[in-house]
Amino acid sequence: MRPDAVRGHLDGLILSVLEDGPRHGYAIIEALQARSGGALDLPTGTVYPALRRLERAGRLSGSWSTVGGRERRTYTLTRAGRHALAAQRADWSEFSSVVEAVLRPPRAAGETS
Amino acid sequence: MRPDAVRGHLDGLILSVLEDGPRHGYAIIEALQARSGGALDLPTGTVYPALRRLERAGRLSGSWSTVGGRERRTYTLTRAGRHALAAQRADWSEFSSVVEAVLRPPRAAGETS
DNA sequence: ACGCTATAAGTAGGCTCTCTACATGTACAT
DNA sequence: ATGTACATGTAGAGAGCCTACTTATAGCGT
Repeated sequence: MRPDAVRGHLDGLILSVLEDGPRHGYAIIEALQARSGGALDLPTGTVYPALRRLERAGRLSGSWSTVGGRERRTYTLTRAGRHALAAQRADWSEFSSVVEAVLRPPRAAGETS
Repeated sequence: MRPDAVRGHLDGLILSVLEDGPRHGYAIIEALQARSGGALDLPTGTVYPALRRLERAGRLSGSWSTVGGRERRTYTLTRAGRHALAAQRADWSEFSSVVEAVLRPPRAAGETS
């Protein structure tokens, strides 16, 4: 998959992963890989800034903890985040059907559906 | 639909419209509206630069003509454009299934498929 | 002891693309 | 004369993703 394709949809993907329960950044990246069958391998330089952005926007709340000697920032969906996720799903639904409709190859003359 | 959502997919949409045959910019915008049921209403400031970009990239070839006293630049899919369109369709297919897989709400415990 | 890998978080700078807003001009209807 | 549809374009701004790099701990192999 070409790297930039996720643009504009990343927020929804992250929020969706966090719907399962709180996770820290590194675990979110792994969850995205797992759910996508390995197709989504996002660099930390993409995900971490996105998490901070989502936190600033009030869709996530984050808190530090130390596990096994390592610092973690664990993110939890806020109520606003849940609403944003629902909106993202609706957006995706409309967007994908629009792209599908435009991208679908035109039927050749005489071709039946 | 939120305005920016098309990002990264516009090229495919334009190429797809031109698969029907050559069109000029204004007609491309109208065709995108028509195929999307009105959902895609792209500003000229988005489409015209994209057409020039696609032409520079060799996916389209453009030529001027005058119709009814108005200047038109008519774009035609090149062979490379056709290949790019096929690639965009494949990309979309993978991308949408990945987003679908990640975005799909998790099943509640005990819920059957 | 040393190096490598996995885990964990982050920043800086660049780049591409879309959007808003504006500019230009013809044809035609009111 | 004014407005709307047709037709093309540019300038500048902004968002967001990417590459590359930095920092740090834990644990394994040699």
